[in-house]
Amino acid sequence: MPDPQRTRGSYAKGIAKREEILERALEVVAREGMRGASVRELADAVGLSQAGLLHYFDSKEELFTEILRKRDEIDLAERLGAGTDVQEGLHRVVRHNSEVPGVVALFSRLSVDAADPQHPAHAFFLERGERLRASIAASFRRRQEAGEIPAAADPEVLARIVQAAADGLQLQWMLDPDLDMADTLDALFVALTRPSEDAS
Amino acid sequence: MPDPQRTRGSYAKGIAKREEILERALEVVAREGMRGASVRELADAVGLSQAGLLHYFDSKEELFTEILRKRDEIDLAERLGAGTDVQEGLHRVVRHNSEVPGVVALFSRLSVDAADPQHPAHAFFLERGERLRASIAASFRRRQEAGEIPAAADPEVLARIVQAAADGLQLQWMLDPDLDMADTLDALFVALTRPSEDAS
DNA sequence: GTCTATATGCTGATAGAC
DNA sequence: GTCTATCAGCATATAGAC
Repeated sequence: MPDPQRTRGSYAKGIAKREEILERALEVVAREGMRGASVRELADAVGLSQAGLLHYFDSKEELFTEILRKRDEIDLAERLGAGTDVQEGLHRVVRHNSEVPGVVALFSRLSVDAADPQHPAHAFFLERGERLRASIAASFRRRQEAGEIPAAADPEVLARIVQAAADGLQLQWMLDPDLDMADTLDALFVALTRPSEDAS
Repeated sequence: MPDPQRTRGSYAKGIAKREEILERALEVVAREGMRGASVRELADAVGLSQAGLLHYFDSKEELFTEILRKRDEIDLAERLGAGTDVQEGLHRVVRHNSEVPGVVALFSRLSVDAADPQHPAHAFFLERGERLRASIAASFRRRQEAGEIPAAADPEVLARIVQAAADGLQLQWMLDPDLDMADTLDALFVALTRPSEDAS
């Protein structure tokens, strides 16, 4: 198991290969979904034997966790610039998600499994959730100061609700792909916004 | 496989037994969670052999689907009276859910699996969602007419959001049981409510 | 109607050759 | 670093005795 910290020596190539595997696996999952979510089928898809693939990851669960981590990395780079507004960024990510049902399925599936504190993805989901909510809450705090959101609302709680809605909409969407997740999430933001005061 | 419609003849006892199995299984799942979610362990828990249990259900998936149906039946009878306000009823159900983590885990797990149209729970989740949203939407419509909710909001969309938030909060709660799902859901209802006009 | 016993197929994981 | 070969475990499902 290569140590991600190491960058010298023979590990460098291993790390590069690992990243390559993850990118490839992410594409496969996005396209093919979770039908062949076994290590064996994923190994075939990325051009390795099952044992060859598991050489890079401790277990199946760790492999899938790392795939999701890679997904976040790409989302951050491609859909969430440093200067992007939170609502806009969220909209873009969710819009993109509706083009990769397999990734949504993997995320949802692992969300459930990771409830077990022993699961390799447990810490990942905890930290990811905190980061996401902190970002959303900060945005709400700014909008609150600008008077766009009622002062009585707790930005942390609103952030929780937005995250929950986003995750829950994925469950609904997997059941019924006609649902537009991005639009519905926008509607939530609108509903949380104080009606403008201009009487016309 | 007993036909649930039949009530005469030798089937009557079979149906009663089936209901008894479901109630017992629900209790087991609520208490022990999904650790022993195999048919074998569930069979042991309800005092049958694996084959004996599968005599009443076509498959494991159908069994779990029926457990959730039984759960809804009990929720409806015990926590959602005919005259109960939707928000209040939802609060009660969610509050109760936080005492049965295993049921929440089963529900979430099956929500994901049921995305597959072939899954026995697919229709169940579709119909359940529609029913739930219709009920929530009707409540919002009434509150809208009473002026408590902005007229511009679409009750159907708001209902979707509430359902999504409820489901998503379960995922967050399984990860971090300190979260109060019922209170957070209440906060959503409050946030969707138009600030009262009384200037003080 | 319920049991025991078993068939069959998959899974993730490992050992060891190269 | 990657492979082939193999393992033990567990799943669902069925056959047939009682």
